[in-house]
Amino acid sequence: MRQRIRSYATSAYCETILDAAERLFVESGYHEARMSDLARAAGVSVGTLYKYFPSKERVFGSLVLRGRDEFLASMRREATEGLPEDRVLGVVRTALDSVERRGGLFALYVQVGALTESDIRRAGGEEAEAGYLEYLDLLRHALTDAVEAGVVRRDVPVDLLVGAIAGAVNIRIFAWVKSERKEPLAAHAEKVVQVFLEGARSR
Amino acid sequence: MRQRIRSYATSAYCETILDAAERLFVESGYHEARMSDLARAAGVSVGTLYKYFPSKERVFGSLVLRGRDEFLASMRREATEGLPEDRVLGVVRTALDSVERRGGLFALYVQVGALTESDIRRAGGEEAEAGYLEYLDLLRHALTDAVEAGVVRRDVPVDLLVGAIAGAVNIRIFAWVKSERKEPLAAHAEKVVQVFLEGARSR
Amino acid sequence: MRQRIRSYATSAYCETILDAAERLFVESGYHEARMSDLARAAGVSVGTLYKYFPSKERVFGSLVLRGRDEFLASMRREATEGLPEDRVLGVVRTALDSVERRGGLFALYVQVGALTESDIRRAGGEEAEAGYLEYLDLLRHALTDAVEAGVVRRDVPVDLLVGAIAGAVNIRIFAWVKSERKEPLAAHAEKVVQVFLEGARSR
Amino acid sequence: MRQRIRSYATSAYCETILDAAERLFVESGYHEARMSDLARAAGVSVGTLYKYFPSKERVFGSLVLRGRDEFLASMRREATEGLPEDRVLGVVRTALDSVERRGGLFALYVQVGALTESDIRRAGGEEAEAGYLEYLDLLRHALTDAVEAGVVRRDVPVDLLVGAIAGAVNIRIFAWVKSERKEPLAAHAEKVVQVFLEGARSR
DNA sequence: AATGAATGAGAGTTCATTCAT
DNA sequence: GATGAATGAACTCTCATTCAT
Repeated sequence: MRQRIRSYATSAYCETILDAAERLFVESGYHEARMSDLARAAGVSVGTLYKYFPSKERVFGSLVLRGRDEFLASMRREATEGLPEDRVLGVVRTALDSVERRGGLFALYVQVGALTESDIRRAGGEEAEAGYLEYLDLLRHALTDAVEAGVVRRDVPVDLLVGAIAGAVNIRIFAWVKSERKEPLAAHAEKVVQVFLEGARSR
Repeated sequence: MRQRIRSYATSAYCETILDAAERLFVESGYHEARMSDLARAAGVSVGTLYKYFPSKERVFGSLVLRGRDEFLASMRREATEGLPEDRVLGVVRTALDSVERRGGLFALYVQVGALTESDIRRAGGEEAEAGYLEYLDLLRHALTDAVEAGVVRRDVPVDLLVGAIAGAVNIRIFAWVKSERKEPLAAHAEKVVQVFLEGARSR
Repeated sequence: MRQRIRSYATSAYCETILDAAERLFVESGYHEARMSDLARAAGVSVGTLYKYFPSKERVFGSLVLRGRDEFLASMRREATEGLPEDRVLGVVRTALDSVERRGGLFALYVQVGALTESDIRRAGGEEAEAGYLEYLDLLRHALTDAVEAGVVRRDVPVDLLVGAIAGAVNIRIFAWVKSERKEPLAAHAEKVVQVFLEGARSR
Repeated sequence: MRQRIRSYATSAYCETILDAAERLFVESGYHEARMSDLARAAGVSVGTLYKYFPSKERVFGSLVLRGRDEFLASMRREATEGLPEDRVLGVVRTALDSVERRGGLFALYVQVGALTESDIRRAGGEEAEAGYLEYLDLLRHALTDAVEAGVVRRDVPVDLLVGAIAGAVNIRIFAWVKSERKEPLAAHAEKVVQVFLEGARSR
């Protein structure tokens, strides 16, 4: 019972800190954000920060990990259930939906993906990259299934298709992040997939 | 300010420093790279660095600016010449080609685009963003022309199409950066545009 | 203050804490040892530590005081009882014996004696120094008595003699501490005093 | 020539810093002294400190090393030249003389010898200890030679004699350090050695 | 009375920037 | 004009101390 309260409190602190870190890192960036800022933002002391996370890097790493796990969990369901044709839409919708709900985490996510800064990569990069790659993999599976079901063209390498749809999704997210996350995001899923499937050419 | 940029450009020192900075920032990232590292990489003293650039931020900003200008110059030609249908392909091919030739600058570019770190944004973010927006604008123009010429569908907002093609291009570049810039990049232009125009659906 | 020391002494907690502190400080040194380490070593909580001692410094001070009092109590007897000639040997033997029994306290003792660190001096230095000076004083008395009894030479200032014997004792203790307190120590008393009295010159 | 100026300046800075560190560490102790204090005491900036020494520990280590080398160099001469009987006096006189001239370094020296604090030991402890052991070794050699020359008694283990004389010397130094290094020190050499050789017993 | 999580001042260290040479 | 040693503000992280439970 004691332990449960303890572990509950521990995880509550962790979540509070990570929530604040997510806001702060997205807002100011990893380097700009100081540990004292994070402490203030989380409503705790610097010492408490270090009670729950051994370093600034590890705060970042945990943040990325937490997001990745949530993100992938919902994605996996969509990528493996339902009709092949619907799966692509499912993954896209879920991706946009997750991003919209998790606020700016995806910005960090992409940040890490794009970055070369070795200290951040050490902290969360590999995790994030692994997550990103798994996401692409889920898309690839969904598309492969669709190819095999005969609803997606065979004459183009699947990876090119993966790139096309993932890229379109990315750009939506970028635009949404740029708009300060005010517009709806997940609502774009259908149209994005439609254009992807039908192409831009007039008919 | 313009004049200062010009006078920078005329200086061989400036170019040398920016060349070194491009390599270094791409390799180690903005924060990881120290001014003394940059001095050594450029073969000059720290003092000389500060003779030509007032701060680290401004080195970065100038770098982005230089890249942007080169990038947009070649893009503008493609977006306004030739048959409407070919222009999209022209822009995409030029984008991929520029990126391939400028090596990792695009990595920095995207870094800044994706980043929210206020100090870097101050340094080069606005310029880079402006450049990115102009690039999207060029794409939008090319697509609008194609719509008007009747070769691209009317029933979808142009911005969605812009997103689709820009996203597909981005993803190619990401993949190329991840592969450590060893694979050919510009060669993908045709297929990317083809999938964009024809769609993924089998027929 | 005296009263407080008394009340400290009556508390079993105090003794437990001081015992742990003695081990810990000797092992790791004053600065290296953390209050949380001390709490764990003593089997109490940090809060309890602060219930009995107002600060880390005062733990150290009390430690030194406790050792000093025990040390001097046995010494005083030897310095004032028995034949004058034997008293020097008595003091030396008691000193070595106390040190051997109290384990590493003397290491701390000397640490404080030798140290100039103002915070530690504040904590225990003056007490320890007073104790050390009283010890030298007891030696001086014993030697003065021996001079008056005609068994020790008159032609050398007593302080020089005090230094000679105290120094020889110190070195033995140092050597013993260096050997990790494994060799017998008190057993050296006779020989030390013999060389002191007879001198090194061959005859 | 450039290089010589450079190396001269470098060593001048080093010396200045070490001089200040010696004063400061002796005065306030290793832990109490802050790097910013040291910078101020040396008349340089904190950054400069770190240009010449990679860490606080290494400042301390270098300090100990510098003192040890000076100390031993003069000692070695005395221990190997002249008549056997005079060598002991030579070593003692040189030891006291070095200490008197080097100010409080010996206090640090002994501090390290007596201390158990692992971080300081790491920094300078082994060097200091090695130096101290070599000093004792020089004494042992001088005494062994004297024994063989027949001027010092055979019936007592040499180590006991080494301890007796080294202890007497130590105590003199302690007393001198306690007196804030105001009294003459080297002047005691003859009497210390005389008592050591002749013993305390009246005759 | 006892606990130990929370606190926050203060430590060592780094590095963008300056300026005497 | 070019240099790079010197600067010191600002960072991350530690740990003696406090106080709600």
